[in-house]
Amino acid sequence: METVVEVEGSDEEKFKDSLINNFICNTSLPKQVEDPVVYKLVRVEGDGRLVPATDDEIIEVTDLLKDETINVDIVPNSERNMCISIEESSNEAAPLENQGFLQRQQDKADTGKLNVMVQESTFPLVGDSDAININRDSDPGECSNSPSPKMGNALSPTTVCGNSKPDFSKLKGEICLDNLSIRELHETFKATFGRDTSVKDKSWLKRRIMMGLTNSCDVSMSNFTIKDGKVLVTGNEGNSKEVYAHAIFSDPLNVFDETKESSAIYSTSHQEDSQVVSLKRLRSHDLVDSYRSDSLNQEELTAKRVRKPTRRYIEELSEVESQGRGRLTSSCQGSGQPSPQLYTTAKAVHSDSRTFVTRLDSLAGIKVPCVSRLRRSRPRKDVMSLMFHHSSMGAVTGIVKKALHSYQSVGESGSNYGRIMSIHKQHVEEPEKLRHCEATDKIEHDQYMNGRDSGSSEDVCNDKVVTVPTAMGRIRRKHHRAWTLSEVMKLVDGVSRYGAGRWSEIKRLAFASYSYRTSVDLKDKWRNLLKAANFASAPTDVMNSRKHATTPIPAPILSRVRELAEINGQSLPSNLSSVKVGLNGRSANRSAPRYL
DNA sequence: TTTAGGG
DNA sequence: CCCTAAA
Repeated sequence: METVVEVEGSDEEKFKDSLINNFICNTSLPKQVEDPVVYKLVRVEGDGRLVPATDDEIIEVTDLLKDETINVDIVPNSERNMCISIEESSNEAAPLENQGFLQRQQDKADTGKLNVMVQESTFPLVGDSDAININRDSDPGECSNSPSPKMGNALSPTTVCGNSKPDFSKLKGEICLDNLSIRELHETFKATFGRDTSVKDKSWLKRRIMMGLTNSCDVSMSNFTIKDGKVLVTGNEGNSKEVYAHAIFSDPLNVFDETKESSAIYSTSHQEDSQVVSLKRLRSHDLVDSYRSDSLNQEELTAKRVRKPTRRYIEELSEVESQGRGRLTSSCQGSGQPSPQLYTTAKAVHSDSRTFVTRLDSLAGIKVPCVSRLRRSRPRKDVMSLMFHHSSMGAVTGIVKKALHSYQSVGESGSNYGRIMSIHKQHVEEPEKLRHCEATDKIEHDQYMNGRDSGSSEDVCNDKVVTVPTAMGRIRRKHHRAWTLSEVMKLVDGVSRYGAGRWSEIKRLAFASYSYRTSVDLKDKWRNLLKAANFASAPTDVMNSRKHATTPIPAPILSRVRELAEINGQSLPSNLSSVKVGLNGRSANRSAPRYL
């Protein structure tokens, strides 16, 4: 599992160093970095190298940060570290923000076994404020504020991992849980998570405890104290850059478990901390959800993995498996002339009782079994990122590139056939061409990267990818990404500025940072907004019962939409399909003469 | 390529 | 969201 990620959370020194380096190395870094929290977005190449994240990956992070909206609680001693993400209402701000994130850093890493991915990025404090969008110190996930410098020192992932790597082993003042007896560990555990555990495994306990301490990124950690003088962590200098440390192990399965568990821990620690401000919907409500459900099943979760692996994870795994046996090759097909398919084994892959869609494509008379792992690339022109996942990652990179090239040369026009099938995805260094793919990939990587995110994001989040069978036996991947409030606001704002209909403009100017929203998306969304607005205005409020499947859009926004609609001479989208426009009682000022 | 609409 | 016809 090369695509594992870990956020390095070692000692402060190192952190600072990397921070400094970042600043030095980075040329594009604008001035607006006040008191940034620096992360490096890096991903692990097949051969173990660390490569800088792509713009989109970074942007993704930005979005994560920005996405979640209202939440202005400020924890007293964390102002310095607060991470403000601003959903600028001024479109101009977007580019700036991004630039801030453009910094990257090529890192060396001991990737001998531990596949580590260091993720750091800068969260500049953009001077702009949109009350509703200021998101400081909220999203514990992306935007963690734990003024706990000592945490870094004392509790690093290293300690957590039994198989620590040389690189991280030289931590000073690391707490040694090794000397504790099982009972003591249990106590510590309890102190840490506020509950008992039945687990006897010492290393597990240690690990867990360490993770519990290290992983959480909220303020609670700063004052964290384990009684009995076992572990005492009180970091409140309030001058630290927060570090989100997340231990991951090389074993794929473990990785999964760990991320899972850490997410559980994460929730736990939050529970304990009253300071943790309203855990608003985190990116895609997943966190909150997981927060709840996890807390309910904490025991289970922590004891062992309870939740089913995420779909994506499974898929990843399945691909690995299938490749393992199938010995794959790049299966690319040009529109007109299908290139030879080399995918040999046609086994349906199962994983955790989940069956993967496999299909037999009949191309040029050749039965081509494919695990349907199509990544829907938004703009069709996008070249699919070709992924290989091979135990021996030596030649991988090269192969990938070749494959990619061949693919490109074969042509990407084949709208239907021209899709790369079932290759384990991996980032190929083709940022420009793969921008969107990257963005998407990033999301998937989050599964591995963010423990907190991993478990829930799949089930609960707004980034669903559903495969839908198509006539030709083809499968198209539907990518769903719920619109966040801020996005909607942006859209509305954009419309007000540039006018409805100028989607590409809006897209370019107001949604520059959202690579996944196309102008068409904007258009569609606007259409929906219109519907919603018109719908919400007239009716007899009987719709309240309707469980807002979709993100409830604040009335003010809707009214704004209505205004804009009028201005733009838009009205009800002519046919409100099912919705019987039982209006007539429509407010007088409604311009559009509605009949019916 | 971008828009507008239908599905 | 996706797909397409039009522009």
